[in-house]
Amino acid sequence: MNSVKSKRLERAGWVVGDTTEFLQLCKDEARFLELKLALANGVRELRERRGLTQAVLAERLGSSQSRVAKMEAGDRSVSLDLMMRSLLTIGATATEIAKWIKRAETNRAA
Amino acid sequence: MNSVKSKRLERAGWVVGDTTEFLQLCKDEARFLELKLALANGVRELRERRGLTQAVLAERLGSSQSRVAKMEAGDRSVSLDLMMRSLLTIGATATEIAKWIKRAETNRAA
DNA sequence: ACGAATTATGTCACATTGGACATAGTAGAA
DNA sequence: TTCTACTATGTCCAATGTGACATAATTCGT
Repeated sequence: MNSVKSKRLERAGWVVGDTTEFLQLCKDEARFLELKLALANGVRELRERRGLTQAVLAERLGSSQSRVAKMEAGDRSVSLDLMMRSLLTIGATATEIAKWIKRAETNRAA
Repeated sequence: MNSVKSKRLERAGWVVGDTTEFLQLCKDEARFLELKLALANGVRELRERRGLTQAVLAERLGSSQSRVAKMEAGDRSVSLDLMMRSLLTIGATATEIAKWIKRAETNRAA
């Protein structure tokens, strides 16, 4: 995220010379976003496979249809927490979740 | 979480008879907490294996030592997002993360 | 024992995420 | 087409998560 990166940069003695660390930050952030996207896809696919509408899943989650839509769209305003809760609510096994996470890694090779 | 459960209950026409659904909610929530705990342990183990202090990891995360401590303690105030970021920052592979998640499932059988 | 380094716990002001609601867009059937 | 069910997008503000800081508590070497 922008805020994270910039905060780190505007911190104490950040002169220069630390480009590698900066790049590392970007890389990690990119990996994180890919992971979120992968799980977002997981939610959508699993939900559809179960024949649930966004509204029904939202009900079961104690959430709202719009949140679910945003979640599946990979919207920034949705946390991993909610995604995980969704997957569990849908009935995903740990093994399935693990699969989606690994898929994030392979997509990386693009 | 309490708030989630109660919100669902105080919603529109919740008369009674829906105990199964209520139990399901508890079960999912329990699974979610176990997952968080498993990842918390993952962070600690990986961090120590890399010989990093909480303070150093916090620096790299753009966070603070206290947050890392709370994270590893499984504190409620720490999100999955931060845990995942931590794992990625430490250098965990998707496969490793997946392993921790599966471990959450096996611990369940206790 | 002492001191230094690391980790734990509590608090707070600020930022992000949450559900709810309105409403627009989209697909499919009659 | 029109109607219906579903999904997408945007905006509130209340709830939760955040880094920062202070300060205990712990560990470990000497």
